[in-house]
Amino acid sequence: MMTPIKMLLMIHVVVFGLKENRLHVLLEQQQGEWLLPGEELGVDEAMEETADRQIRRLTGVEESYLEQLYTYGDPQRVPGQRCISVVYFGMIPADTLNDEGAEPCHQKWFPVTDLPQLGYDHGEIVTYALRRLRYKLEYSAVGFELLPELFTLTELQKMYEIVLGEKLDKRNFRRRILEANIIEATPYSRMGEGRPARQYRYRADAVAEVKTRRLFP
Amino acid sequence: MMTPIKMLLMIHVVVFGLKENRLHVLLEQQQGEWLLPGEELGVDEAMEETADRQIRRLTGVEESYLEQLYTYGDPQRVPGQRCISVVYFGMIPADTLNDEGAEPCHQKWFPVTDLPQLGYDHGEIVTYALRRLRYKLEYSAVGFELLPELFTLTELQKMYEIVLGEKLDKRNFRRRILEANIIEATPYSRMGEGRPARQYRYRADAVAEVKTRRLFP
DNA sequence: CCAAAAGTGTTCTATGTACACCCATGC
DNA sequence: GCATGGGTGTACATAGAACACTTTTGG
Repeated sequence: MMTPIKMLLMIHVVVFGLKENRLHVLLEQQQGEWLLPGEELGVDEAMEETADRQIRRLTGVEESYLEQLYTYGDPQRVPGQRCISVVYFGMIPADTLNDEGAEPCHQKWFPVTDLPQLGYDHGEIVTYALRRLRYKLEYSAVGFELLPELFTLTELQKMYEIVLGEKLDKRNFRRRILEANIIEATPYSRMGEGRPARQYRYRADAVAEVKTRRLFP
Repeated sequence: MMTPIKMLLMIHVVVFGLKENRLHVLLEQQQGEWLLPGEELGVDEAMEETADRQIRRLTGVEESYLEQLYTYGDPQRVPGQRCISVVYFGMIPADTLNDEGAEPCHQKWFPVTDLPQLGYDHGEIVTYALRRLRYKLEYSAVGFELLPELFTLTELQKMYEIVLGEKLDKRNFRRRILEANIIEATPYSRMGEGRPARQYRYRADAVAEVKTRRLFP
């Protein structure tokens, strides 16, 4: 006789953040295994709420960027159980990212280039999330979610270089981002080692999607 | 006392096809309402299998293009029940599309420009699927899934015009698609009203994704 | 020989890319 | 006054857009 298989509906999150000039992902340790943060969907809760609550619990960040990534439901992905995971993809600003969350437990930020072995299919999920992040960065303005409210053009450029993994030309970068008209200068300017840098902020009213190039028109 | 709410996990499909020079979607009538085809996920079945089975059941098409679209799970979307829908997005070739499916019931192809009132949130789902189809058409080669194996360049161009809803320049279209090297000429040529047209087929080994244009580099 | 659809190149414009020097501040 | 990062413009190459006539068949 077969034991009835419980069908489990989980919400997981892949949260990205910048730290020490590298892109990091937040993981949680459970029974000795590193996993994406997640929990069962609340019966009366929207899926985004569950995801958002995870991020608040682990990072203390109240408002974070969040979008649905993919739903994983292969019958073999979790042994002995039918588990469907609706996975969300999040980003938090660099200045809100620190190793102790609101509820410090077995959580840790890992550089995406240096991940531990992940349980179940979570490694594959992170790989896909990373691909999506790079993709989106090229045709939308999600990147700003990784920066604090105010940033210099050099910081912005560095963020792009970190996530895309390639060097960009300073003059072309500045010209194009200013022409795109999605950021605005603020009167503040930040002192550092050399000449002070002007600070900018993202214009919330900016419509920042660009048409993709046609493969063939 | 509350009655326990059953959580229902459904697989739905949005299937697109070409007919009479218009883009159509397949719908099914249930209890007087037009809905996307769907059924409950089988306990031991991959989600794609369930989706694929729907398409076979309604169209008789054995191999169809299929990809995951989005997962809808708002607590209010289906009154009196918590229903999570993992929605797939499919396309079938024009020559396999006819109004009677393998199991002729209350199903019908509707032009996307002329849809009936849909139940639940299914109207919104179709709108999103359509947006995704147009988007994908511009940076990948999914469009070929809507055509029969052999097609003329004029048919190919017409398909693009139908889905994108805009006229394209014949010479530029031909040059670019031939340069992209994703289709190959066949010796066959089809007689019609005027001069015979060369037929082409999609090169299955073609890697047909293009980098998206950067919003800012 | 006429109707109907197939096929074919060139010019102009816009966009992307490569590249090197002066500027403002702190120490 | 020097070290450090901030800020700026131009010339060339590539890709996209606009555009009209000739060709092959059937009737």
